[in-house]
Amino acid sequence: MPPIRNVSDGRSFKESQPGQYIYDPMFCIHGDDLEDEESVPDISQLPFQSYLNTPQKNQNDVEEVLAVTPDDKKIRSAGQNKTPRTMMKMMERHRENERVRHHTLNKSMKKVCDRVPGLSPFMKETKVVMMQRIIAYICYLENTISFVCGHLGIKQLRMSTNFITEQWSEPAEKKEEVMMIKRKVTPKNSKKMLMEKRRQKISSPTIDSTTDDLCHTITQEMVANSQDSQGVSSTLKINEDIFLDDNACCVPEHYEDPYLNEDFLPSSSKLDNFPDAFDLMSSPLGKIPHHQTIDSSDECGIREDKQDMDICESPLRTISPDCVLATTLSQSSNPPPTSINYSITPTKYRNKRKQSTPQRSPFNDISNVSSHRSQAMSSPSDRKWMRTESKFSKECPVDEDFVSYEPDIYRFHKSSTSRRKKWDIENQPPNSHSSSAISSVSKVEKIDHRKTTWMNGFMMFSRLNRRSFIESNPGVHTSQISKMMGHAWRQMASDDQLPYREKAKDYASSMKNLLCDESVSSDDN
DNA sequence: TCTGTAGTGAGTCGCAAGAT
DNA sequence: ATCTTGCGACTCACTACAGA
Repeated sequence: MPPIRNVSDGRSFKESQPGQYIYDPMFCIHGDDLEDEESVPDISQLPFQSYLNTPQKNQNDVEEVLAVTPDDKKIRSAGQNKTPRTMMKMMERHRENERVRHHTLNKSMKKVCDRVPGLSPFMKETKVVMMQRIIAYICYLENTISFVCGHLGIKQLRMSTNFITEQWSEPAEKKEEVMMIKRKVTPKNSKKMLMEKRRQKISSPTIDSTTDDLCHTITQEMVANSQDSQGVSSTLKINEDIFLDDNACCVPEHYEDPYLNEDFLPSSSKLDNFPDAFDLMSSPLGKIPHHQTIDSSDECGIREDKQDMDICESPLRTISPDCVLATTLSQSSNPPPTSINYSITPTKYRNKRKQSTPQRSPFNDISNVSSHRSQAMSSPSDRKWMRTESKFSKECPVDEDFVSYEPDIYRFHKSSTSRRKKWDIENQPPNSHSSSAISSVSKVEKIDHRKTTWMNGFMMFSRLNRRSFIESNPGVHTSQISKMMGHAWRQMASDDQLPYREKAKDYASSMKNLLCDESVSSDDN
C-alpha cells in the first residue's frame, strides 16, 4: 500500500488500520523518493470520516517506534507531557509545512512573472524587481484601457487595482509641495550623485542557483529561436515588443524626480520607494509630451557585471528597476529604440553563487556546527565560522529584572522576546543593567510593529465556525475539531476564504491602531 | 588582498483563537 | 497541552563590491 499523498499541500498519510489514515511526517521528508508518483491517490478521495475521525491514539505505531526513554519520563513527570521526540516530530511537521508553503509561494510568483513580459534572460530578477515588473505591466494595461475608453467615449472605468487611480489623483506640483513639507529636501547639486547611488543600489548583480535553471532554459530556447539571426525581441510576441521596446527604455525629458532624497533611496523591502514609477505611468499612452529614447545600455540602466565577465563572452547584464518601471507608451511618431543584439552563448553563463542550499534542520544543526567548526580550524580563510563559534560560546551574566521586563505591548500579544533581542540583552555589559538603561529600552520597545501576527484568515475562520463544528460533532476533542477545520479550510476555494482574510486584516489593523492610541496616551501621561 | 557591508533566497520559529 | 493555518520576524549562507 503506497502512502497517501495530499496533492494540495504535499503532505503524506499512511494507513494505520484498514480505512484509517494518519499523518506521517517521515513520508513528507522523503516523499520525493517515491518512484511512482501517479500511483499515489489524492487524500481528497478518501472517505472524509475515516481521516477525520482517526483517533489520536491510533498513532501507536509511531509511538512504539519512538520509545520513551528515562529522560523523557523525567520531563513528563516534571509536568511537560510532550516528550522531546514528540516535540521534534511536531517541529519537523511544522517545518515541512512551511517549506511547502514557501515553495508554493515562489512557484506562484514565478507563474505570474512568466505571464508578464519584460523578463530578461540575461539578468537575475529578484523578487522585488519581479513585483515591480508585475505592477508596471498592470499599470500599462490600465493606462491602455483608460486610453481606449477615453477615445471610444466610454465612461472611465475605475480599475480594481487602484495602482494608478490612487497615485495619480494629486498633481505633481502639489505632491512635491507636500513632500517638501514632510521631508527634508535634498540639495539639487547632490541629486545626480544620489541618482547614481540609487541606480547602483537597485541592481543586485548576484545570480542565484534557484533561478539558474530558468535562465538557462530560456537562453537555450532563445538560441533555438534566434537561428535566423534575430535579436532578443524576436522571440517575443508583438504586443510584448510594444511594452518592452517602446516603454521600458523611455523616460520623459527633463523629468525631475520629486522623491529623490535620502528617505526614498530604495531598500530591498520597500516597494514604495519607487513612486516615480507611478508618475511616469500616470500619463496614459503618450500624454507626456516628449520622450527620450535611450539607446546605449548604460543610459537605460543596464550595467555590466565586471566580475562575471571573465567567463562570459557577452557581458552578464542586470537591469535597473528604473528601466523596468517606466512604462509610458511612446507616440508612434517616435522612432523605436535600437534594440540591443546579444550574442548568446548559454554554456558560458555560470553561477558564481552557491549551487545548492544545504538543509538547515535542527537535526543537522549540531552536526553542522561541529563540522563547520572543524572547517574553521582547518581553513583560516573561513573566519565567518570562527565568529559564529564565538557567538555560540559567549556567556554573559544576565540581569533577571532586565530580562523579565514586559512592555505594555504584550498585554495583547504575549510573544516572547525575539532571539536577537534576547542575545543582545544577554550580552549587555553588566554595568548597563542600570535602571536608566531599563527605562530607555522600555521607551523604545513600547510599540513593536513587528508583532503583527494578530490574526490570519484561518484563525478568523476558526473563531467564527468553531462552535458550529463542535455542535455538529458532539464529544469530539478540540484537537480533532481543529483538524476538521483545517481540512475544511484547505478544501475551501480561495474566493470563499477571502471574506475571512479580509476580516482578519481588519481585526489586525484595528488592534494595531488600538495599541498605537494606547501607547500615545500613556506617553502623554 | 583583506575586511566590512548590503542585499538576497531559503529555511525556521513563534504566535494568534478556542474548547476540552 | 492539544491541534489547525498563515504570516511576520528572524537566522543563515552566500555574493558582490567598495575601501583600506
